[in-house]
Amino acid sequence: MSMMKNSGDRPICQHCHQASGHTCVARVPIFNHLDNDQMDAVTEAIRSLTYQKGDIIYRAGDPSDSLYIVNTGSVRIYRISDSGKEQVVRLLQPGDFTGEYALFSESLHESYAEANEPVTICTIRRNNLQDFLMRYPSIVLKILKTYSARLEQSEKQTTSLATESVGKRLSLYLAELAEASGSDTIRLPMNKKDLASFLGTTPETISRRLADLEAKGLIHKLDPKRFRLLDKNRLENL
Amino acid sequence: MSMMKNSGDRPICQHCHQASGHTCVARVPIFNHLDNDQMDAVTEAIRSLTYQKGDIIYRAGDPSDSLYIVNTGSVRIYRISDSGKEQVVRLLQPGDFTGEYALFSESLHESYAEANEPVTICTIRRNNLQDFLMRYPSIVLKILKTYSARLEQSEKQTTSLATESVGKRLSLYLAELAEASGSDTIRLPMNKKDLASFLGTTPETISRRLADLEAKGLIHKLDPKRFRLLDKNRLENL
DNA sequence: GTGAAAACTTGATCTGGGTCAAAGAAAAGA
DNA sequence: TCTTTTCTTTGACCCAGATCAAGTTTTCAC
Repeated sequence: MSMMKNSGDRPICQHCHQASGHTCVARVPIFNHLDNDQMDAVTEAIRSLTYQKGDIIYRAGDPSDSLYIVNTGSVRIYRISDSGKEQVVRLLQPGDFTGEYALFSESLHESYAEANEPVTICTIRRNNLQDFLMRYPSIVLKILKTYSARLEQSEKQTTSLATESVGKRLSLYLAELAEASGSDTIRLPMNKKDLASFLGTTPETISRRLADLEAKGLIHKLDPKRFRLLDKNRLENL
Repeated sequence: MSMMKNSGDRPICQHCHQASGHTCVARVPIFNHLDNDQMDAVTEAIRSLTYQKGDIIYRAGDPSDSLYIVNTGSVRIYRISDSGKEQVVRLLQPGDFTGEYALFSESLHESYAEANEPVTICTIRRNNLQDFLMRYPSIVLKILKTYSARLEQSEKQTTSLATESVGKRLSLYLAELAEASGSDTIRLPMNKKDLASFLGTTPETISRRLADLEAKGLIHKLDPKRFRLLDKNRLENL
């Protein structure tokens, strides 16, 4: 399998398999440190899928036997609480993966994964993944690292919900977006409804708090989704 | 090293090392499936420590190079939010472990660990642990399992904070305690202040909601810490 | 394009639960 | 034991933010 197969002549992934599979493998932190032969081996085991905006990739209660790696686009992971309300727990960007819980525990998905826009996803089955874990132990440490970072992130989110005001949570979120994109002009990666759900509030309150921040001269709204951060320092230490 | 070393003649761990180390190893899910020789090897690498109530085991910003396994007693893990408020993120019971984040990422602790009562803890150093991971690959799968369960738990907690009322969170917590103890008479493992922090509320509100539940005939207060659940079904589906 | 539906904003109102205060109960020293 | 300190409970009050409603803008299908 050549690495250069799809250069120029066709868009990535119409009914792609190995070609975009390899870009996927090269992109994710848990595999991208492997050498070429090893990556090829992993690529063999990968199946590539595409989804349209709104498609459900898996839902709570589904049995799971695959790891899902986002290649292009973004995927919204959400849960339904005991009282039936939906909450967005994270947004997967290219290179992020999910499905691990069920992968190691042989249990069922507890959350929903939905295409937030058109996405291409690489999947790898449990058996194959476990083979690779045995063959290339360095992958294990990568996965453990990613896991602990995710856990860290999740606990931080919990603490933020438990102790900070909506304004503070929003400000920190905006600052993080800027951090991640390396620019002071940011684009909200979700609509206000989903962002509200992620931050544990309502779309109305998001609108109001953004208006407050703009009134204070901390941000400038370019359009409903794009903002320029005018004073990141003051924003973070609100 | 005999497994029966300290039967009867002395309390576990005065200045114990291997003896209580072994009980520790035998107790935690990540090691307890090893055979005797392997457990002995792990036990060799373990150092046992005791702390008094209120002692800090580690604090945010400390470098970390050990895994901490609770042998007896309980340990409160908490974080300080950006705005300086403290939040209890979990309570470690015998068999639980912590310290993993820094273990795999070579970074610093982001949370605080404090003895909630007198505790004995077994520690194992990064290098030793990584040796065992290579020698006994079954440990890796156990750790991954534990991790994903913890992540699951943490995301559930996040969703609960984001979408449920205090009353509901409290009810679910009580039901979980009963579940875990296998009895309808439960004992709160923390004082109200810490429980409030864990559930993202205040001690006053905890008192009030418990009073509400009692008024509705769902629980009966035995003393400030102990309750009998009278109608678990109605409690969970409040 | 044009129309319909979805998303967003702003206003008015209401309430869960936080805050402050003070009394009562347990726990810990001494 | 008694005393001091720490927890817990209850009351009064208040506010951040939810909810409801109505208008506005954006998006998307045709």
